[in-house]
Amino acid sequence: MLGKKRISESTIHRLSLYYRALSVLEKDNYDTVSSKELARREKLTPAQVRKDLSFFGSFGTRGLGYPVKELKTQIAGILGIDRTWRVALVGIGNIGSALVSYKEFSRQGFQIVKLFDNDQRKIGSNHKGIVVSDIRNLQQELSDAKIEVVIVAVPATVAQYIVDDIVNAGIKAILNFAPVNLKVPDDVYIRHENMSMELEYLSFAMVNNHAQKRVRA
Amino acid sequence: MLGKKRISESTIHRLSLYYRALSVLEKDNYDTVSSKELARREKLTPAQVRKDLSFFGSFGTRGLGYPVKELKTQIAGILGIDRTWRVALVGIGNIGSALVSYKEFSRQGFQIVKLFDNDQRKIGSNHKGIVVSDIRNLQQELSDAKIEVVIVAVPATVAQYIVDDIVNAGIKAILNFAPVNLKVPDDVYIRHENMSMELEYLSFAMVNNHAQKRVRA
DNA sequence: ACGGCTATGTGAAAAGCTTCACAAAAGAAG
DNA sequence: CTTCTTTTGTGAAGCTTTTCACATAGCCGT
Repeated sequence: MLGKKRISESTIHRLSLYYRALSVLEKDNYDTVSSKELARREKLTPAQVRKDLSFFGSFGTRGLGYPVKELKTQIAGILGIDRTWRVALVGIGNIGSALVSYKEFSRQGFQIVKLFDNDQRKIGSNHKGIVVSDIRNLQQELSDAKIEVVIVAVPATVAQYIVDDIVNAGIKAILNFAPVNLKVPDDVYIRHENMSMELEYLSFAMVNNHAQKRVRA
Repeated sequence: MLGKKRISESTIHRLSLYYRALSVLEKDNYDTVSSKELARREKLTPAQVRKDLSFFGSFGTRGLGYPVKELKTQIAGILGIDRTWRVALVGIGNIGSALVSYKEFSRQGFQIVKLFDNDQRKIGSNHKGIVVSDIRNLQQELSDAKIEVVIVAVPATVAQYIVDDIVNAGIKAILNFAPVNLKVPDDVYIRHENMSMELEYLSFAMVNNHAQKRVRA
């Protein structure tokens, strides 16, 4: 709580869950919520909730719980979603097109304001009010549009080239949907969204008969 | 390696990464690969790779490395993707439409063979050769079509109702894209795909100035 | 105003996961 | 056939994360 402390990735991911739960609680007019209730809603333990929050401060009141509205604001501040981020999306294929309209992003302050593709049939077309730019102008337009985050939704085979360009344009945060690992310099944050992974986990769980708790060699 | 052992979620997720890397290596005609090279390709440590694989057997040859083709086959068996799974998709909105055409799923054996929606304008329409069914027939059609896995891509507000129906139809594996936690019985596997989470992680990393290593209270 | 009750915040213990480090195995070279 | 080199497989150590458990704080009812 005081001084400096390393925060784990899991804790940050759980903050996203708390934020989501608090949004629902706020809409349902709850004033306060206990760690127990928050835990129940996101399938965690009360101790985990309290420990996570304690890394960032003392937001609760003993005997009462946490103030819903205020805690939500605090978490938004911690996650950096108490502001808007200017986002570009590269690759207007299946996934890319879906993401342009994905309301969850804008709801959290991630505003997609630029689109890029290399397909002449797509360049110039309009998606949700945004005209698709030619990927050849990527670097120039990213910097002109003051983009802070780029989402990559291109085929795996070209993803590394695109990412190199993005990095050269000075972008420091990338979300990659291509199913491939990508190299970026140490000062660039990159995160991967691998949609097959969870299906594979389900498959593993099913094959390793009912429980996923044990496995035979 | 011998007997029974709990396998962590992280290990299973890394198996997905190894499988992906091995697919590339196979295509590039590599016969063998070392833990060092596999680790380099997926940004892990060699020890991690060896330990993960050792939970399931001894697949390598000392001094040489792992046989690419055979290891890939072994991992496919462990993950249960050495077969096809019959998958249904509920909710043909932005995300749902994208997933119908998402090739990575079919490549891993997840065949989407049924589509459902509640919108009269979508029911009866054809997506990649599959006619969208009325969600009111969900239970009957899931069982008639021998579906094993259901992907949920409906609005958060109705996701729990849909999932209840799916569970009642006897389905034991669910992949949920709705940004909400869902209750299922203990014998049903459910996994969540939360696409905002990684963006929020990026945001956190950026706000907590360059390093994400330290945070002030 | 005070006692009871509830739920936080947090050190400490426990559990879980990753890295280390090395013996052992196997191909390669001469 | 023997030595050298390489890289696996794996206990043990080290580190991280989660859970426990309880003192403490603060609301609520009387």
